[in-house]
Amino acid sequence: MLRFNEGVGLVLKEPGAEPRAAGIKDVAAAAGVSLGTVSNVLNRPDRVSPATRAKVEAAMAELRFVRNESARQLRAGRSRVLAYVMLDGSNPFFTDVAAGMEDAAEASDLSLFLCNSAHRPAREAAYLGRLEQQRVQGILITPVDPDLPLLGEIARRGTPVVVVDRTPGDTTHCSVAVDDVHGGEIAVRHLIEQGHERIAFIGNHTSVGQVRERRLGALRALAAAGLGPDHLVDLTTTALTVADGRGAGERLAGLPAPVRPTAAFCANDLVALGLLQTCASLRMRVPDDLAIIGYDDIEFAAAAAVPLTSVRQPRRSLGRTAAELLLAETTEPDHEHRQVVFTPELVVRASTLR
Amino acid sequence: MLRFNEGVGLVLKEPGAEPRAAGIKDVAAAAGVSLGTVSNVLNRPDRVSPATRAKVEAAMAELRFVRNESARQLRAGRSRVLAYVMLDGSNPFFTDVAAGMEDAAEASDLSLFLCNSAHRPAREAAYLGRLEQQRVQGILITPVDPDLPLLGEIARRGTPVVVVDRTPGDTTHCSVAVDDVHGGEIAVRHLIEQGHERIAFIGNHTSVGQVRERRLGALRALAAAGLGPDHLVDLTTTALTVADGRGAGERLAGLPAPVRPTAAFCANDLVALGLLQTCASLRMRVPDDLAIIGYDDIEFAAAAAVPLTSVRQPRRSLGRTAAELLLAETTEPDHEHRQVVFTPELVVRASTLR
DNA sequence: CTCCGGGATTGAAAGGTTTCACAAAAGTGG
DNA sequence: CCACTTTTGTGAAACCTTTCAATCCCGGAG
Repeated sequence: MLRFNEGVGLVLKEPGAEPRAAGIKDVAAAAGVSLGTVSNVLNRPDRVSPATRAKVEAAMAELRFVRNESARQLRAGRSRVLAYVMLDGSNPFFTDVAAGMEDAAEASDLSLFLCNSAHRPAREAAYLGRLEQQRVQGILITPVDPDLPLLGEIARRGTPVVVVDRTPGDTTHCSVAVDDVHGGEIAVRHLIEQGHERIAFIGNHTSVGQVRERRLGALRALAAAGLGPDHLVDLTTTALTVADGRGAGERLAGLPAPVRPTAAFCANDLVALGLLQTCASLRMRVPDDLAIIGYDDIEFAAAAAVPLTSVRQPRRSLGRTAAELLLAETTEPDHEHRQVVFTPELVVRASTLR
Repeated sequence: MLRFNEGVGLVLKEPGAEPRAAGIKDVAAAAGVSLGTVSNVLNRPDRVSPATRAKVEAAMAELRFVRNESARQLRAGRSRVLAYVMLDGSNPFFTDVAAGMEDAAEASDLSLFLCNSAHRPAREAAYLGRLEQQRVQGILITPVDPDLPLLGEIARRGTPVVVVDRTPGDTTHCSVAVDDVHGGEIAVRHLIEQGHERIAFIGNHTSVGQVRERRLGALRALAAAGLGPDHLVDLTTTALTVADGRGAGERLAGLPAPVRPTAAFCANDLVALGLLQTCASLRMRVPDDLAIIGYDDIEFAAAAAVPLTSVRQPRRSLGRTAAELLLAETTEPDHEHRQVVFTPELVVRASTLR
């Protein structure tokens, strides 16, 4: 036994070019047991006597054995990894969502791989293709276009898909989202409570559904206070970047005093930060001359020169729940697709408190 | 032939529960060709006549064939994916680095999977283990501890490793990093040129190597201007967060006027933003009462109330180069490990210009 | 002493793809 | 119409692991 063991060890150590990585077979030979036994050590250690197990483990260490996941997966039919295809890897919102997913994945002893589509449909499609070929256990995605038919196809072919932070048109998948109407409502209600009656809405509500909903919530809050839709002053932007916020700020500052809003509800914290920047350079005081409220509560909202009031989405829970839905789908025998909607909350800071 | 073809098609379409995903074998049967031919269509389309190729492609579409990457990889020995184990997924610096890697990966038709160790050694080790088992083509990593011996082992076992934004002690891997001494030097030289002679250094240089180097560069710049090390006022922090910056700002404001620095060099943009926040709340004018310079030039540096002068690291190039080194290692027959060092550049904005 | 039960171990088959040596068909030139 | 080259297609082996029915061995019951 021992002789055999050492012999193989020597063979692998021979000076002539490293032959190839050791497999389960080499381990079996080195330990003087059968192939199946090694596999048992790996997968059902309790079925193996302590003595042999020790022998096998020693051989594995000696040969620097690394399990081959491809072969494993080929046999098992599915892998131990989840993937999140995120819309924008450089947006802290999505990385926080991903962190929540990681928590859930770790709890189930799975890996989470992150892919960044960077708003590009082609890259998104490429990643989806690869993930399906990898036979990942499931795909989490915040799609560029929420009605992507490809998602339905993938789900139909057997890879569960969960849509994150978007509400898909059809009900082929589970999804998690946040109630944007409610978010808009609490934001503007807060401004009204602070005594504001002319409120700017800054964002691209004509093109993005979620922004439209936030604006809808704003209108509802106004209505609830007996204020008509004319109390909402639209400053429409093309996107939701800091630069858009700066631009909107200049337009706002240019309005004549009687028309100029005393508060601004921004569709996004980035826009709010841009607005804040304009205020600083134009010597407008926040919140005295203009109260500002953002949306998302990104980390830098609290770090702004004037800490920003914002609407916080439960990002981490969003991610965790999405991953849990995905796991449920692979586990439950008769799975019903669920659409989970989270409720955002208001975080009040200096930018709206006078 | 045709009969056979149709027969198999029917079997797969039977109403009884979806049996299993179609494989290359099913496609072959459906198209009435051999297994090897289907494989040729997939891998060497030019070796196959247009007519048969069309037949096979039709069959693939019909059966919704999805290539099984595990099997492929098992045979091929290695996969078509790179992975980046990043230190902190919520730090924009690393996501930008990752974007650079994606560019390189895409150019070589590979996928990049992102893993987030979130500063946790255990999670880092778990990911590394999984990646090695997956036989990824190579691993890019910004390790929690740059001297991680595990990395050497992995490289020795055959998976190339490139260390990103850290200089590893040994030379078992390629690495890419940025010249922090130079970064500190240009930052402080700029402040001196603006007429400052008492400069605060804010950061945790006692514990983090990179910060130590930035401070060293600062001292060199002072020396070059004939100013002794006493012109650098250390305000040591525990970490490099916004809160640390706020705290340092309060300490700085508390200094008596003759000792108080007129400029601050922050080890980090986050710290600089925190400092800026304190200045805003204490009504200290930037840059008139205090000039501020940060480090990293994160997106929010330009978006701050007073746009922040900062030292920009070529993040995207850093990532791209790292990925290219990795690919070179898998390609070149006799690979020499290279240590690439990038040079940072100064981005001047309002926070230092009076 | 035999037989039985049960834990430990074995060996072969299966999983889907790629590769490669080989066979068949088609095309070329004499 | 033959010999020969080129193009196209074939089928078996290999990649590494897991699973499972079958075998082995041992102690205890009869």
